[in-house]
Amino acid sequence: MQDVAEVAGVSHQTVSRVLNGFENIRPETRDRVLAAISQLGYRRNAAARVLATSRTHAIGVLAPAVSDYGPTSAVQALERAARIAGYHPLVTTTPTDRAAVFSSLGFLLDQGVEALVVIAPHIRVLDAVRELELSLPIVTLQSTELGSGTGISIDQLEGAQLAMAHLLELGHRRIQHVAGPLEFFEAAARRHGYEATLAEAGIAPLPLYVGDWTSGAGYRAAAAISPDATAVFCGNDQMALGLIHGLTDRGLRVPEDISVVGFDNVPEAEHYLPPLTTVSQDFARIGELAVEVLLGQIAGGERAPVPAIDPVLVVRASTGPPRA
Amino acid sequence: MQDVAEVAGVSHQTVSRVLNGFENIRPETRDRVLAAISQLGYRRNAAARVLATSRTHAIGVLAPAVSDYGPTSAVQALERAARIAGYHPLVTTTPTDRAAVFSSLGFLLDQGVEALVVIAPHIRVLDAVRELELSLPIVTLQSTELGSGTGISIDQLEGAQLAMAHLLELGHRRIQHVAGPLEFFEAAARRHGYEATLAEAGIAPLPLYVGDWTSGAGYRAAAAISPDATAVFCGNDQMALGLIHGLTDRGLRVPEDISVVGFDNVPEAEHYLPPLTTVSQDFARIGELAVEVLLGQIAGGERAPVPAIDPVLVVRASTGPPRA
DNA sequence: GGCGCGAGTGTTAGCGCTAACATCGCCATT
DNA sequence: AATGGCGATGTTAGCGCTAACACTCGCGCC
Repeated sequence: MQDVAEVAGVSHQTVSRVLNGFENIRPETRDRVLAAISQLGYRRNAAARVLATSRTHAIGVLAPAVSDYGPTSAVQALERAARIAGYHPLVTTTPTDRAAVFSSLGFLLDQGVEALVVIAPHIRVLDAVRELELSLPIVTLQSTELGSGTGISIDQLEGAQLAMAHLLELGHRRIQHVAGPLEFFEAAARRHGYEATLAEAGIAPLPLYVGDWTSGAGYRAAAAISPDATAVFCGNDQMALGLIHGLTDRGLRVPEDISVVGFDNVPEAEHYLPPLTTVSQDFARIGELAVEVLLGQIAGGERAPVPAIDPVLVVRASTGPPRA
Repeated sequence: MQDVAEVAGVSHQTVSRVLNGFENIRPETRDRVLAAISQLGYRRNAAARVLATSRTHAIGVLAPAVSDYGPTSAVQALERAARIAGYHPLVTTTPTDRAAVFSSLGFLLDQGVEALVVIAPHIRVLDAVRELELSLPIVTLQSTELGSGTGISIDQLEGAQLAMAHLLELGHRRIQHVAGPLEFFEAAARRHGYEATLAEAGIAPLPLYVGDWTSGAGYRAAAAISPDATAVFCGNDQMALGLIHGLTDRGLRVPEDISVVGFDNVPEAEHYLPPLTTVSQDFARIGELAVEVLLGQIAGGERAPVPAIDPVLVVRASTGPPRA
């Protein structure tokens, strides 16, 4: 910066002012500085700025170590929103174990992030974060907790109820559920929605199958589907896909013999065979909301609880009336 | 740090030494320092370290703004590998236009990244990067260029040839290709492989359909499949999925009436209906290789060209002998 | 017993930037 | 013509750390 100042014949402080868009700089001076900068190919040192201002403008993001559509989309939307607001995300992906979460969080804290987004679909991750009692603005994503106003997420209960209501409306009464691992908030909430909706309709649930979110688990679940079930509500689209495959291998037709509903509405769901009826979640929106909330908190605003976002049911061809 | 030093009754430099794992520190002193650190909940300021050492230990990653399985997996593997080596990735996602690439790159450079990973499947991204003539260690991913030794990628030509050889071996002669956008290196290379293999077998190619990688494009492509084609080689799995859907809607059975091959081997491909024959790419490997190469360069080593990684054909149920 | 040596620690000087204050003209005002 | 004010710029100090060098012991050696 000193070099630039000399070339432009000004003080380094003036260079700093130009770079920071201060007013009260003679246009002519500004031009000379700008010219010197581009002539020298100067880039200002971010570390020194951070040190001098004690502002990093960094938002830490703790993301699960998966390449699933949901978290990935949310992180990308978040990045875009943060950048527009003059912040940049520092993303670390982490397994769910406590030590890994601590280490990732430690890294982010060392880097001086001003706020934290924790994508914590898994209970262990949330517990680990809670244990740390961090004192910076923090928002948790996808960790729906029944009755807790904290965090930002899509209303999983509502989504499950949407799916179940659709099946009930079609006339299904014997509906089975293929859940994700129940340590995942979303899996637990969807299961709860499944049971609550059935209970309300006065119907007993069929045995639960707990998978691991993968299509392979869905495939294996097919063997566990009870012979008199006429519909299956799956915890996500991947498992629904695998389930349909497994059911097909068993000689069952979807939806003629058995209906299947998924959850997430991944981009491919539209072209599964049959095209999948599923619950659509606006992942990008939660990423944007996270940034909004955090910036509000950084600016010192009060933290108002964010209402859960409503999912939308997308009816396609994998559901139909039950066989007679 | 000064506070810690006082509590421990040493100089701040000794604290620094403990933190940096220096030898020649009396165990007793070290313990006192460590105790003071945890008592005060002290975290060292990364920006100050960077400023003092002029080492950021950051690796910039320029990734495409998509949530596809390939780039996502590569980035995750890269992150893991970098972190193990004591580096951390700074990921920016960017659209393919020149201005956006410049701005993302500018950000990374400002942050003082010591090396750059550019995931540049798109020709415009690579061009923009080249234009900048950066002088730091840099590696490009997924930008296969015929005959160029630079960059790390999976051998797309080989993959396409694998797929085509499989179809030819089954007895197919009228094979069509559904390509991705041809500004993508991978799309171009796969197309080239398609044509080269046919040429070698003395067979004329059928009209090309160029899609946009999405399953929707695959679905639309179905309408453009020539009536006498007995097999289709798709540029990726998503398009293959859509294509199968479209063909099914046209009353064609896969593979009885027409065989379909995909590319990528996404985790769900195994459970598509029918399970998809496809070319498997080890995305994680290229992420790891990128880190390996860059660390070598940072350490001052010579840059040896990295041979392309061989993909593997996975034969499933979407391909079979042509109808008589 | 003085000397050299090295282990263990302290002191000092920046890294490159910004904040705060200081300065210098020049204009409008009285 | 002296004065206040403000726009435009310069000067100084310090953000929190590490590198380089300085120092102080205690030990083994001749």
